[in-house]
Parts: sequence; C-alpha cells; structure tokens
Amino acid sequence: MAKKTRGVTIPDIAKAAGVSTATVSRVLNGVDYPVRPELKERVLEVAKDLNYTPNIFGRMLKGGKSNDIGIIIPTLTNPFYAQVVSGIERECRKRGYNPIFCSSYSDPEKEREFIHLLMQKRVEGMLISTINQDSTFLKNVLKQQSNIVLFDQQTEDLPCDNISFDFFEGGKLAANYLIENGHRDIAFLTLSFVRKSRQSIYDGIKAAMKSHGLSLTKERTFILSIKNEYEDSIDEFENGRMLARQFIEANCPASAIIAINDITAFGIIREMSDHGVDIPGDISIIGFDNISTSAMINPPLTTINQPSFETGRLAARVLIEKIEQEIDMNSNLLLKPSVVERKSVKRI
Amino acid sequence: MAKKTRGVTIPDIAKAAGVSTATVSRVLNGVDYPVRPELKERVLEVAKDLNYTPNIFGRMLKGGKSNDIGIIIPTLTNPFYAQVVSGIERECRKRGYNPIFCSSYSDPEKEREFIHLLMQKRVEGMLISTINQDSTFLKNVLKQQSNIVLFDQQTEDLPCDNISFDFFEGGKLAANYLIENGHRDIAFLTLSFVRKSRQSIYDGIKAAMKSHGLSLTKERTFILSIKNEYEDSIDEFENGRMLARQFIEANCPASAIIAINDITAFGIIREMSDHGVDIPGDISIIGFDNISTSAMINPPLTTINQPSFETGRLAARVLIEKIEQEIDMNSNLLLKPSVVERKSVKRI
DNA sequence: ATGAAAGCGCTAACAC
DNA sequence: GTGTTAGCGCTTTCAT
Repeated sequence: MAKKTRGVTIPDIAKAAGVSTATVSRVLNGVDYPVRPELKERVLEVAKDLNYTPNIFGRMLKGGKSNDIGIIIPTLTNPFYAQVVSGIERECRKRGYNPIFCSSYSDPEKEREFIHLLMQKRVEGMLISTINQDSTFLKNVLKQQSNIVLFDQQTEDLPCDNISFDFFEGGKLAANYLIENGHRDIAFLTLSFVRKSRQSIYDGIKAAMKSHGLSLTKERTFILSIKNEYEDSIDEFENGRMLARQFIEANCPASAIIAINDITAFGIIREMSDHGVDIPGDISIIGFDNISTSAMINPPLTTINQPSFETGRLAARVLIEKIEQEIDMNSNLLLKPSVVERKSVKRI
Repeated sequence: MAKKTRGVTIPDIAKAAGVSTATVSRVLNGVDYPVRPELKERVLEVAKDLNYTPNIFGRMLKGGKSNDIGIIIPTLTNPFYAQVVSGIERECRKRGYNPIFCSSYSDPEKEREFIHLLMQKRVEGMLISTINQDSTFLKNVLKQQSNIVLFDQQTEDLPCDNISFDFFEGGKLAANYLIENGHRDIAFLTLSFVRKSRQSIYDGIKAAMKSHGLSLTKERTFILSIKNEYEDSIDEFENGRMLARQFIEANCPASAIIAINDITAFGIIREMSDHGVDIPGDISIIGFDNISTSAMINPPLTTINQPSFETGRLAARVLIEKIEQEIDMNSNLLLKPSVVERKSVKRI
C-alpha cells in the first residue's frame, strides 16, 4: 500500500483558511509581500496542521529553479573520488544546492546517458570528470547548458571551465624528489594512458629527469593495459601487484619507483614484500593522490598530494558562481601539486 | 549568459510536424499506441532536429513517477559507506531509479532536513542509515511515505523494513576466532557506544568469552569518547592511535585486541609499530568491516566481514520491491558476519 | 492587502 | 488513427 495520497495542495489550505490561493502562496514562500499578520499566521497554522508539503513540480513548471547540480564521476569506490564528492557535496549544500551524483565507471556511453538524464532533470549546472575524448558531444551539450565545469581531467579545446590538477608538474615533482634523495635509476609503473593525466605525469617525469641529465628509458617504464578502468579499488591494488611482478621479472635494477597512484603503490609494496624486497630499504617508492589511507599503511607512503576534497569544493564553487552570476567567464584552474614526505623513500 | 532558453516543447514539435500534441506525446513516450509509422517517423525526426528535451516537471505534475530514491548516510568519507553507496547506486540504476545521496554526518538535525528535502522532491522511497534515537519523528514520516527501508543501524520498535548486520554475532565471531587461535587474554578497543552497533559487538564478545569460561574485564575494555562521529576517516585512524596509547600506558597484558573497526585497527597497528610492538608477533589484532584497504595494509588485517556493497544492493532491492509491489510486507534482514582470515592474528 | 485567473509542459480521457 | 482539451499544483499579473 504505497502512498497514493494526492497530497495537500495550496487550494486545500486556501479553503481551510478561508483565503485565496495567491495569499497562501505568498505566505508560504515567505516573500516580503504585505499580508495581514493575522492571515499569515492562520495560513501557516493550517499548513502545518494539514502537514503540507509543497509540490516542487508545480513550482518548477512555473519556471522555478531546480537547485540541483549534476555530478558525473568515475566511481565512488576509489577513495580519491569519494573525497572529491564529499567536497562537492559540502559546498553545494552550503550554497543551497542539491548534488546529484552519477558514477560513470569511465564508460563514455554511460557518461552520455547521465548527461541526458541530468538535462532532463533540469539541473542548474553540471560538474563532470569526463573521460570522453570525443569533444563534439560535449560541445553540443554546452549549447544547451553552458553551466558546466569539467574537473580532474583536463580536456583541451573545449570552451568550458576546467579545474584540474597539474599532473605534469606533479610528475616533475615526484622525479625531482627522488633525484634529490640520491636516486638516479628511476622506474615508472603505470596503467595505460587512456587518461590524459597519466601521459602528463609521464611527460613530467621525463622532463625532470632530462634536466638532470638522466632519462626514463623504455626498460624502466612498465605500462599495464587493463580492460576495466575503476571497477573497484581492489582491482587497482591487483594492478599494482602485477606491475611489481613485471618489474621483478624484468630484473629491473632501478632504486626507486614512481607509481601512477597510491592504490597501485599499495599493490606494488605488497608484492615486493611478498618477494622479500624491503620498502624503502631495498627500493623506494612514491605514489600519486595522497588518499587518506596512504598515511595509514606500512610504510607510510610518500606521495604527491592531489587535494581531492579541495578540488571538489573548488569545482562546485566555480560552478555555483557561474550559475548565480550568469556570466560566462571561463576559468581554467590548475591546482598545484606538492610532495607529502613520509617513509617510503630512502635517501641514498 | 546562463541558459534562459525556454526550451523546445511538445506544442513546438506538434506545430513543426503538423500533428497534434497528443500524437507527439504518444510517439515520444513510445507507448504501444497506434500511430501511422510515417507520422511517427516525422515526429521523431523533428524532435531530434529541434533537440527536444522533455520537461519532466510537466510529466510529474500530471502524476508521473519521479523515479528518484533518496538515500541518507553518515558520510562518503568512510570507505565502508562509500561501498554501500556504490551498491545502492548499482541496484538503483539497474532498475531504472536515480539515487539521490545525502550525507548527514550523523547529525540528527541534518537528517531531518534531508528527509524533508527528499519528501519535497517526491522520491519514490528512502534508504536511511539513521542515528536518530527519537523514533517519533520517523514514525511521522512513515505516515506520509511508507516506502522506507532502514539499514546499517538496527532501530527497534519502528514499523519499517530494516537491513542490518548481526553485530552481536560479529562480536562473538571475533572473540571465538581469537580464542580458537589460543588467545585467552583479549582486549576490546572501541569508540563510545553512541551507535547501538558498538554495544552489540561488545555484548557479542562478552557472550563468546563467557561461554569459554573467560571474561572481558573492565581493564581490558578501552572506550574512547569522541566529539565528532565521522568527520573524516583520518580521525578514526587517530582514534585508533589514541586507544593504542591508552592500551600501552595501562600496561595491558592482553595478547590480542579486537578493534571496533578497520580504520581504528590501522591506527592501533601504526601506534604499536611506533612503539616497537610487532603485529602479530607481539600482539594480535582483529578488526571489523573488511574495507578494501584492509587487504592492502601491512600486515593484511584479519577482520570481520561486513558485506558493504552487498548491503547497499540488498537494501536498494528491498526498497524497490516495496515500491513496485505496492505491498507492505516488512522484512527485517540480519546479514551474517564472517571472518576474513589474513595476517594480523598469530596462533599461540 | 487580497483575490481571480492565466498559464508553465505534459498526459490522457474523450471526441471524431 | 488523430486531434481537442482539461487539468496536475504552482506562481504571479492584474484587478480590485
């Protein structure tokens, strides 16, 4: 017996309070419209008595704001995105908006579907972590809904706000940190470059090494091709183990490893341990992301901080400014990386 | 210049295609209503050309289903809930519903606000992990919206579906596992009992020990009172460290520790390591939850599995059944715990 | 200060 | 098979 209550409506209240629907609406919306205090009170009381819940659809239809904001991220299963989402939610709520989250699992098809869904829901704007290389689709969407800010993945040539992380600089930072600690033979263990961010990190590492007269050779670069991006974080862990196995089998003599992200680094550490390789005694490792568990693991992981919660907040803030100011000034923010020094890198 | 497009409407299409609005509506909804194929095609084409996006508010107002499901959880920051939420989303999408997530941060006030918000949004039902002890509020809500299923926290005396975890049994299992491994002196490190689940675990442990002629003494029970439940998972980690410090300072001779949850266990492990105490060499530890990182940490954490993803799926499934069947059969499921044996408990 | 009424975009009952 | 039209609940202009 699911509720079929046709709900209390404004006319119901109007009748019960002996006033017009206009008055009720005015009172209920608390606008500064002159209404006799006595009436106002009566209406409010009746509304409460009848347990009135406004039907937003009527209001929306009349042209109101939905106050919804659509968000598309790859997955909540990855703590990095969980943090981003927390930041987004925090900022949205603070400003009176309701976030609507959709997990695309990095599937371009799903991404498209969600965008349509959100458009139908008449969201005020969207926050998207897109993987879609095909920018024509997004360009079309932008024609209908210009309140879009992309985050986390830089997508060039799109006339759209973008909050992202300076992966190139991050790659440089990681390499430089290792070099400063005396490492000259550095390896890079990564997943395939379907995400542009990975390519950027790679480029950053190469740039940093080059400027020190070193180089990241093919033999030091381990690239794992996987079918499913982000099905589950345990998969990323397994990817790390696989990469470590390749590294070991290749008899790679590098003294330090840069891992494409923290969870992958966890997998690498585990596999190394299982092979009796001590971290950081025998080999050093640095990760990317700085998810909260990186501080909890053994050894505590030195990593490149990508301010997840802040990214979420910032992205939401930029979007909301845009929605409210109704101006189209595209910002293109690039968040700066920093290294979080812990215990997984040894000075040699 | 945020979009002010008054959008393409059905009448627009009708005019452009030279048919009536009714025809357009019928075609667009793809109902099996007889329409001349030729017209059908024309309408579809015009709709595509005009880039038509239906205005759901009109449809809703007409009495349609929102297909939204509201979800209230403490926080996404805790990987356990992130997993639950993933499970919920998966099931919802599969069945054609859109989840709307709200993080209450275990604040009863926020919880109430969200419930109102969701009621206004005319969700088809709600999935709530409530912390609210005051059941009268929820009882009132149930009068207006009977499609509610509570999960994760058992709340007795509420005429409402409930999916929860058998914490008592979990506590027993943890203690028994330790006992089977030769431990007779067991300590319990926990956060304060604001959540009923913690009390249940405690009771379970005591029951198991009693049945083996052992007992969990006051001196073996460390309870940390904290102000903020779930502000951030790093807080829980710190809580673990604090508990470990208390444990050490008290010179507690227990050979094994049961931690109230995995992240707290991580903190305990870290603090112990920092004090030169080897896990599991010197002392064994077992956690609760089995979050994914528990498998990644060193040593891999032995823990009581609480099937997070499955809980989410199941809760969503039960709710959807309820919504669609329109019957009011309350189920009260109690998920069974199991121990996940890894490396943090030593046989003695 | 209050009320009557139009209309937002859609669906469906009814008429043809 | 197709079209006309009456609302769904709300806000808001315009009249009073």
